Amino acid sequence: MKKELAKLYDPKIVEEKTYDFWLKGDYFHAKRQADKQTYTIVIPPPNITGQLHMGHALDNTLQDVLIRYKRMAGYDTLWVPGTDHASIATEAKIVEAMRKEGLSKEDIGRDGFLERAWDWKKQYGGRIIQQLKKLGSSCDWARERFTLDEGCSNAVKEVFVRLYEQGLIYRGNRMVNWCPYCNTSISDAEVEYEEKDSHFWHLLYTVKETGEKLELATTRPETMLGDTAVAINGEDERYKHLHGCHVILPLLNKEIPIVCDEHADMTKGTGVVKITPAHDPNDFEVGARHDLPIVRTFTYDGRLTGKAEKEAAEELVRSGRASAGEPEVLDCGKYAGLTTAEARKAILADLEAGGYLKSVEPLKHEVGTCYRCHTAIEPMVSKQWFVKMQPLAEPAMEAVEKGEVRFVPERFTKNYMNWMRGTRDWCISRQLWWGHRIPAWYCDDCGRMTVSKSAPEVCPHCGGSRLTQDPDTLDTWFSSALWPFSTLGWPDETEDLKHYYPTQTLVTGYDIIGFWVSRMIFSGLAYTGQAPFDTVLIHGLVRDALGRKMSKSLGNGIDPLDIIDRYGADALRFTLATGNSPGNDMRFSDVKVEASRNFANKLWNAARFVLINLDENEPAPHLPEQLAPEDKWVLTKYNTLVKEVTDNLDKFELGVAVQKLYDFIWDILCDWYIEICKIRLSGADETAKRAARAVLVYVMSNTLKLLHPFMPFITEEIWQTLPHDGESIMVSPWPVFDASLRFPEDASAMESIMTAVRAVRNRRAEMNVPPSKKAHLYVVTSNTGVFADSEKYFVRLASASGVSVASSADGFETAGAVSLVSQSETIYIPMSELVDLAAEKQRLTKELADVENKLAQIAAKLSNAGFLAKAPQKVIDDQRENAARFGEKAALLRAELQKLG
RNA sequence: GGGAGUAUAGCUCAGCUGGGAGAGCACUUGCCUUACAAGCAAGGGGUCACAGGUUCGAGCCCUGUUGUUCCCACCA
Repeated sequence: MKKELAKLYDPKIVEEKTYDFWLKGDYFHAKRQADKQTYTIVIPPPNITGQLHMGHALDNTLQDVLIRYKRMAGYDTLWVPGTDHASIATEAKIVEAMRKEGLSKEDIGRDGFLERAWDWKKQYGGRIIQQLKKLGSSCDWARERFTLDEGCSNAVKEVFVRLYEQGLIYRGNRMVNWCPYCNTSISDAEVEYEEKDSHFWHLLYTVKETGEKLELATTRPETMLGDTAVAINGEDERYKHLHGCHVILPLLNKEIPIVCDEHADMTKGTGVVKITPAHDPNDFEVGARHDLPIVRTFTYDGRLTGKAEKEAAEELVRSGRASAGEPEVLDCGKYAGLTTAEARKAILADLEAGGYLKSVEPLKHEVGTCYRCHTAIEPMVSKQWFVKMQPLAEPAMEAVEKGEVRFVPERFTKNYMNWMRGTRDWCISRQLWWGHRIPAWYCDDCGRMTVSKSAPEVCPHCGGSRLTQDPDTLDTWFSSALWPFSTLGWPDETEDLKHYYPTQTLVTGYDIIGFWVSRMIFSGLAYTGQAPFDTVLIHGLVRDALGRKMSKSLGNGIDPLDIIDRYGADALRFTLATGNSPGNDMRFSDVKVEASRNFANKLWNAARFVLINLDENEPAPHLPEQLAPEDKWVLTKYNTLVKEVTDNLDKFELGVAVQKLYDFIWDILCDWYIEICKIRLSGADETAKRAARAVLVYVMSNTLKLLHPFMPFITEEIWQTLPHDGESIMVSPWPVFDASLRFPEDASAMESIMTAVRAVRNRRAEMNVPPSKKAHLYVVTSNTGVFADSEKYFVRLASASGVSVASSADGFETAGAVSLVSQSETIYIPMSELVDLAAEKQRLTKELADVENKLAQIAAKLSNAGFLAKAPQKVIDDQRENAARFGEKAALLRAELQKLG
């Protein structure tokens, strides 16, 4: 039975069954082959809360292209898939869902909450995995992991305990970024700055000793209740007389000192700055330098503190559970319970009433917001866990400097270095329930702390049995940082870890270099002694057709699944890979996907053409002994393609590689080679037919292989219908450059004919000659050898009825014929009825002018002594060759002009 | 405030280590030439942001300017 393909390619009937076929074949599963080099990628684990968006689609397309390429190229490839528990995002979703039921976290308690969270994970966590499959991702699903699964949790505990024992994790009262909406601390990296309209409020504090009014400006007047000093610069002449003095804090009538500190910048404002150590990062440091009290005036959910909070804090101190540095808490009295925004209003009103507000000045400034909910961050002193960064960052920077880890494109190295250099200690504790609970226990008897992988039976310090685990969980990125090795079994010395670690390529967007990439690098170095990967391939953002970021609030997101549904996964992948140069953003539009879909269809129809001409039971591709000139031409081109695609994939220039494939398939294979093959295929010479078929199948099936990483579904479908060896294209060997398939002379002769064909078509089109009107061609050339056997080409491709070739026009009746000069040949088309002498003359004159223009440019170069002395020989030779070619063409054109008189 | 990207055809973008300006879409003209009208053939369209510089030679390298995008930073 001859296989038939439909006229239009329909991805829907191909993709699902093909993916199942691959799964059944177990081709994605890595089998630890001892004799092969490994190539491993770990997926950037998508959040379980997430739906597949264009960013994922791009990221995973690139990874799948690389993995499929390397798999075919003979590597033992492993692509580790998995998902991230995404503590804040997931917890927020579940809290939100509970709110609709009228429930709060406290109502159902920690265990009840976690039960819900796991249920939620079971229900929705697999959604994005299914979506990745639709995209064609060839992940090793048997090795799918989850950041909160047993193995990853074990790795997290191991790291935490190790770091703690090395003194690299500590707990302390520090300034953290507090999100009053999410009700948790977040790390510096999780703060996003947004420009907001605000004001400078100029306040007047009275100096106790002198009675003068000291002017200072603030953007956050609501923090003033927590002021414990006012700072001036010690060098500031204006305030020398105030050294050692005090001011009276308005509203509270509290005496606070004036301190000298470098933080006060003489050049800014009045040079006086109020100090609120509990609620401003700079002030915290000033406070530490001057041993100022820390007075907290905000609750953790963003309100002003009152009696209850004050008493709770005092109780902690009394019970001995609060350690040194614990902030005092103020009972804000009439302001207690107000939100910070309400408090700002109320406090300003009272300041104004008391004559303490001098002026208000409008101001635009950057306000820190939570990257999840975009609520303004309240800096707050709080007891949190931190990772000491400097000892970890040093080797991580060194590894990149030494080239052990390479960024593609290279410029992101700077980005990374910047991040690493500037990073402060990493706040890793979160006041959330969904996540890795911190493995620290506090003894209710002696108050001391024990850090250990498992819960201690009794307190190792006092033997007490009443132990309470730290309620906090760890930053999601703490577990993500271990992903390249925790997924392979670390800390156990598993076979997978030994075989596949370190991994090779990490593919991700530039937006998470700080969050994730840098943390994986220092983690890998610190815990496994090796960088977790050697190359980081960075891609940009996928934007909408207008160049805007896709976002929920704008409603301009494009759903990749919708695109797959309408155009097919291959078209989507092709679009994302095309024109994507590393590190650059790209715009996405339906128009581009349409072009990709059309390309898929073009390929499909080329395959149909091959199949229609194929004999049943044709053997697997095998090149014939006798190659026609066009065969040699296409094989030469194909061979170049192999090299270009392979080289560009190796350089991570996937966009270039895919462009080369597009050009080859559409222009070389379809527009020229298939058309030329029709000559033999429609003829009677069985040997010639067989040869054409063999070359067609050879080039087609090998080109399919080169394209397979980009368009896995359609290439598999076609490859299966063609004669082939092996079970699946995805495990077939990658084509290699073959020096025996290079025929430069034949290829260039073929190109001469093609150029002439194009010239004839051009002339006919200019004169509006319909293709149905055939004409005999007279080719006059010094190079008769090239054209000796060219009649069939002109007949098939240039609407010729026949061709005569000679070295001079003497024998031809060229008078009254249309003439054209291609390269080194003049072609006459006898169509006297169409010849307009004046127009012919004008055309030839213009063409001659163009050629002479070029000739003059080349001549200028060749007469330039500097050029001849310094340019490479190859360039000079090329120019000389051009000069000869254009010279010949100019001569032929002049001859034609002369004939016309 | 610091750093980076980017500026090429009407639109979206390629152009990798300097050596005859490219693609897709759009546009014009002619074609149902039996693989494909989601197609074929032919064509028009660019002072490569601007100004200097290096070089025999610059879209590409250097400096500056302008526009634009992004990242980082504690501007009270």
